[in-house]
Amino acid sequence: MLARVKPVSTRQPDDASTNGTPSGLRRRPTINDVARLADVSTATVSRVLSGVAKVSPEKHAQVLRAIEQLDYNPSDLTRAVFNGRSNAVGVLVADMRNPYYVDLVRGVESVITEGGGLVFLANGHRDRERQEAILRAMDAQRLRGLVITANRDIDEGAVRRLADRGAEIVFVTRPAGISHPRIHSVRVDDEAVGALAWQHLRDRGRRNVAVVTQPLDTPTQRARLRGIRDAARLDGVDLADDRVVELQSLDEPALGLEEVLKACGSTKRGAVDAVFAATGIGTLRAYQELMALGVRVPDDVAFVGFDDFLWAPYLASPLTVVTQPTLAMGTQAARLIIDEPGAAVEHVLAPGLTVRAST
Amino acid sequence: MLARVKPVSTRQPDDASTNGTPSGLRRRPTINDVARLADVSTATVSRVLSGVAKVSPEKHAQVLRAIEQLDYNPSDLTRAVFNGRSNAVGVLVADMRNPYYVDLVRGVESVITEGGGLVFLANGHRDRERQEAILRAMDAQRLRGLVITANRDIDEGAVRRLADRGAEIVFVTRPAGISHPRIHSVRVDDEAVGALAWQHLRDRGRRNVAVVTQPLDTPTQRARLRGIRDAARLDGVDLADDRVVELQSLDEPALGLEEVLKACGSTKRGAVDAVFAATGIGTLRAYQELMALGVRVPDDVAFVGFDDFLWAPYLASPLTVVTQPTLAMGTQAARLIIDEPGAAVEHVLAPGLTVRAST
DNA sequence: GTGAAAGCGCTAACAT
DNA sequence: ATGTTAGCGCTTTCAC
Repeated sequence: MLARVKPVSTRQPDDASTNGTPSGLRRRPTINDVARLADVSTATVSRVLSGVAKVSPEKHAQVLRAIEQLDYNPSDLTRAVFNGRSNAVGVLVADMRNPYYVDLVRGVESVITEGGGLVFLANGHRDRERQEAILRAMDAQRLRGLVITANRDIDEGAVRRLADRGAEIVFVTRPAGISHPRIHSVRVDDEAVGALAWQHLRDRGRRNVAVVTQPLDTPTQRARLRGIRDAARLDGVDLADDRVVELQSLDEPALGLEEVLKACGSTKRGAVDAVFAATGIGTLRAYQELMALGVRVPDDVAFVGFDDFLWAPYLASPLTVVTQPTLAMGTQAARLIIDEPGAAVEHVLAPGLTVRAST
Repeated sequence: MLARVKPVSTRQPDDASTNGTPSGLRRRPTINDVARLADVSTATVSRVLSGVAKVSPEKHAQVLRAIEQLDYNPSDLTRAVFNGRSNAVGVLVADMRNPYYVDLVRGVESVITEGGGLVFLANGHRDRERQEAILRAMDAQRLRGLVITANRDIDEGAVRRLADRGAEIVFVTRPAGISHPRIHSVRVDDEAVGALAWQHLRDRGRRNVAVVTQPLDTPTQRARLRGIRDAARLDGVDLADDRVVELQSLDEPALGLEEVLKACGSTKRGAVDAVFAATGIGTLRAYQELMALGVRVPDDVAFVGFDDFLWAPYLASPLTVVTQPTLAMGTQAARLIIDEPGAAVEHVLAPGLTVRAST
């Protein structure tokens, strides 16, 4: 693994003694400047800053005055170098357009900035190479922790290495899958997600349910499918494979829902009378396709989506959705990072159901 | 301004010589380890890393081998300390729930991570104190640049200080408002936004337009209102103040649109026959209120919103919207930061119009 | 081409 | 209580 490095900012010649300050500007004050102005040692300034050891009231005041006067703001970089790690936390998502991520990031951000830290946000783009680069960059920042979500093909070796180096890792919406005292997981009970959808549709009198999922090569997707299948079976219904539409490319709109609807005979008895989209993206895709096909929702087909969003109540057919407590997942992930539990933790949260007119 | 500092991670006693590595783990390899293993000086390792000065092929190979063997990843923190600044860029938004921010951040992120940098994302929450804290924290990171959006009450003094310290600042969706060679602006032509809305509604035969804005104490909002007013006047229509609804609290749903509709007599001739919401949040609020009032869109009232979003085509009344090139605004902002133009730059982009069934 | 050494801004022993 | 000193990990003169 070559440490490819770009000369991000080759220091300008005239920069030599100006501590990186752009030419033509007075250089940024350092702890030395403060010490000099306050007529104390840098150690004393540092003590005032950290508030740990005690400093005489006079010197304390002097230092404060000097800080104010110079508008001194100590470098977190230097501190981080010293500590061996920063107080920044990374969040790696796969596709920021999914509103789900927004709340997740909001949750993480609120906890972390509250604690004086800062959040790095990066977009893996479902691209292995990109993810690697980001992980390296984040590792180079010596960050305290990293939240990873929806990067299905993430390099687990790289993640483990980060954890080995001391970062707390939290996978969100997937089981950790890696046994390591610093690799955790926060997710919704995916089987309950499926069960919830089934029970609601059943209560609405629908039994011929089609399911839209993302590729079934992830535990998350499989668990959701298993959940609805098991629940259906309890009611004597077999949710056969021909009722499952596995969304392949996440960008192509074509879904194949039409075939399923047709194959199952959308007009006869026993026809598909409900669709459950088990993922956020699937929800949009399936809804699009239903509209395009001119299917009446919920008259012809009832529809349950996944993940609530701001406009859901105002759709042509206001959406019933299984929800996950996204914000809470974010805050819990952040807490794990801050608390450093010392052993792997798995938080599994209960999903919810918001009923609207689409069912 | 007191440099309040929390003891984020008081170094553990046993940490003393373990460079911050959690106990029980082999310490993270440093440039010294690489040098030792490769049997060269740290200077040589550094040269290989930066690729600037030339190193003999043999030593070069040795170093590379050592790097690989140790899985060495150089600290960007240390580099940043040396350079006086990091290659991180901050983005400060006010409310991440607005989809607009998502694309903006996406744009910034793509450019910055492409260049090997990383993006800090923080949420100002329209809270002055919070903003201050974030600005301080970001300054403490010595970041290369900062994108600020929608923090109407941002402390301009604090921003200027950041710029003085060498950071490139880009205000998005507002004019810079601060004259400084490192403070820039990227925004849409706000008067054109208003004009576009007017022209479209006029072409649809609507002339009695009500406008929903956010508080008019910002240049952005005023410009949009001015834009639609000027355009209307050109058509001989006076858009009086009683046609303008100024959204106060952004969280309260109550809008006052009902009063306007009533006051203007929603059933008689001359009644309001169109609404233009000049902001993203206003779009949601106005749409909600129209639905709640049972107004038929577009039969009773045509509706034009601001900012497109994924679900806009699938609303009960698919939304016509004036759009801004949000992603491009993000990438342009990032470019400005990377390019360091050396003088204030203002990018003003043209808005677009996406016509759907709501008009 | 290469290494020794100084230093970036800060903190934490260790003295006093 | 306070200053002196030795680093944290890296880059860059400055000699050879």
